[in-house]
Amino acid sequence: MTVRIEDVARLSGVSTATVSRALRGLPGVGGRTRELVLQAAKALGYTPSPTASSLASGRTHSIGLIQPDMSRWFFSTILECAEQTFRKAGYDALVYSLPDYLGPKRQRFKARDLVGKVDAVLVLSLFFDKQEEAELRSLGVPAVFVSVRQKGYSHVGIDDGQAAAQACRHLITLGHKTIGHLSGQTNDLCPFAPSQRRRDGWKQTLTRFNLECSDSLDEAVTIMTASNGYLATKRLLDRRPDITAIMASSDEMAMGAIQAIRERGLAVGRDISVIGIDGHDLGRPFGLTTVAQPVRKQGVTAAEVALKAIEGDLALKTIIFPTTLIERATVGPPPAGRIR
Amino acid sequence: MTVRIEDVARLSGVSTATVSRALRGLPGVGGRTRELVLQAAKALGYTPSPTASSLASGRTHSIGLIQPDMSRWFFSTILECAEQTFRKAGYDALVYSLPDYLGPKRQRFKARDLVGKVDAVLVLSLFFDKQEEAELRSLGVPAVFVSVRQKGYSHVGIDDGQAAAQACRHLITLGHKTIGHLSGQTNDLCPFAPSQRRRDGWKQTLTRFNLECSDSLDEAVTIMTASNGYLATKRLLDRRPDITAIMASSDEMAMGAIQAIRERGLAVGRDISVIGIDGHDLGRPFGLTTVAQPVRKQGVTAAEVALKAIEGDLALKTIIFPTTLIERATVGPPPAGRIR
DNA sequence: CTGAAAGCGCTTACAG
DNA sequence: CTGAAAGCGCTTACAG
Repeated sequence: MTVRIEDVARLSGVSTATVSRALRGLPGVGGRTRELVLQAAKALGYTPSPTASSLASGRTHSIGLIQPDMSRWFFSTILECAEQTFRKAGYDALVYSLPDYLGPKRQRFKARDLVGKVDAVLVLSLFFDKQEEAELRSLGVPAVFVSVRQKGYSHVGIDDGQAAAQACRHLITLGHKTIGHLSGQTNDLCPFAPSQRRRDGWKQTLTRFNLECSDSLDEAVTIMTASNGYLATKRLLDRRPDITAIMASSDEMAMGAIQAIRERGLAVGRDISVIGIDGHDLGRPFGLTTVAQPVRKQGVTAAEVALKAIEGDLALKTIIFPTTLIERATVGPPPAGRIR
Repeated sequence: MTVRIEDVARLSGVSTATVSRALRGLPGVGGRTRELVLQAAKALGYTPSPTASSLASGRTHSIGLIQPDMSRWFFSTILECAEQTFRKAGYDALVYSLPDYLGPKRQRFKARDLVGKVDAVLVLSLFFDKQEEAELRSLGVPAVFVSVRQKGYSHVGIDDGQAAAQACRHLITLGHKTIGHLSGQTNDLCPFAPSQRRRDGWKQTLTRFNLECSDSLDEAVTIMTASNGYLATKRLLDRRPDITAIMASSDEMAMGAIQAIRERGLAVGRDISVIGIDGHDLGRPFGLTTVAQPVRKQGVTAAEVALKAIEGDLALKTIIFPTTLIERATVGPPPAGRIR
């Protein structure tokens, strides 16, 4: 019932080998022969069985996209762009989530689920420990890491420390002296996470400007969601009512901070300034000042690096994109009465 | 180099047929034999080749997830939940986007890209025309539609008309009489889209209460993003400065509306109320009043329906989830001076 | 430029 | 309960 390569071969009067070569545009097929085959295939509505072709060739034409949780904006945006890039190149995108809903602990990556199913892998925002890295290696396909650096692999991302510094400098330039920080919690599975680097950026910048950066100004959460940012901000404001600005490690946390500040009857951008990092799509309606990273570009680029690796270009690449300060309404000078 | 079923057979001293049966837990294998096989497989670290097993069995153990654009919150949340549900059942999720960035026109669905790759398909928020439906049918696998109803297929969603009515009634109860609407544009590919039904809900409810629902109160956009909501609201306010409330067809549009209203120096929830539909994660920090739909449940349920269909339960199901009014800060009574 | 044939690594009637 | 063997539908040296 379904048409096979043999049917095409019969109709065009050649062997299946020739059909295979002709259809894939391989060299060494006569012009006239190719024509014939193409016509026959079209007439029969032939589509090669991807699974048979995978078994025979050892290539799956699909890519694994591994990430913590694709429902969050940053991940889904990267995935979207990567998927489109892969599809244009004839590859399918197989998504694989390792959720961390409950906090820093997440499920371990098991290569077993992906072995023999993908030609390459993209890993987003996940640091792999020794064991997971061994699993990854056992897949035997190239991998590129996005957001998190992993030794021995290509990497696409931003300079998280710089991004944080950029955010802090903006606040400092406006006159802020007591700057709180909402950070992502360090966790054992991911000691070099972006959140960690962003915290370092905050600390180093405040230190450089001789400003306070004690632990009491830093409030850490497990995952960097708006609701965690909200709760963290309430704690932070209870502890340090003297802060005039908050630098959130992500835009979503910044949005939660805004909610908490407003609930106290304070005006965001006047009583307390808030700056985020990421460049979230919804930052604009929020009026959120932020340091934006080029998310879509990272998705496309990471996919391109993976594609090149599949084609044999295994050279390790590190591609760091610049970030951009976007000034909107949530940051202003500190309120006159509260400058020390 | 990679271990095959034959290696396991040899080590355990049985045939490959027995290994295959034992490993898959099929009946008709001796207890002791099964033991032996399991041990051998474990000792060798055997993982069956998914592509070989697919070719032989005709089942791929993966599901196609077709949607417009997975970077948007609603889609990515559904995908996330569906993927997790599928993975637990031993299925991979193959995502397939048909972007509509530029407006209502999108790429047509081509079955060719998916044929032989999936055991079932989930379609989100996409209406398939005759031609696409034929393509889908040619895939020869069960499909379930989420958000959009498609004749002849199982469907998981909400009652969009009711959701809109619920939102309108809330505004009317508070005393609003001139209620604008931000709607998603009807497009030829998708005449029965949720946005269309939501608009109908708005119209019918206002009519029932003898309130104005002329076209000048309705502002349609191509895709329902925050920035389109922002622009639409500006046009709406220019044309109808007398409105006291806006019902947006999606939360993202509502967020854009809030931005536009604030830019005019008006207070959201006092001068102009705004209500959305969806229950977006970021509605809370926005203080957005909305009619929420259970997004995660829909994702899980749709996946379960697909899984059952794969197992032979082809009965058509229609599962409609209730929506819930969530009162927050963007809706209040109309300003006293402006009630007619 | 083209074909015959082996091989990819499983699963599944069919026999016993 | 178990095995021999065909078959799934391609691709790829190898010969010519």
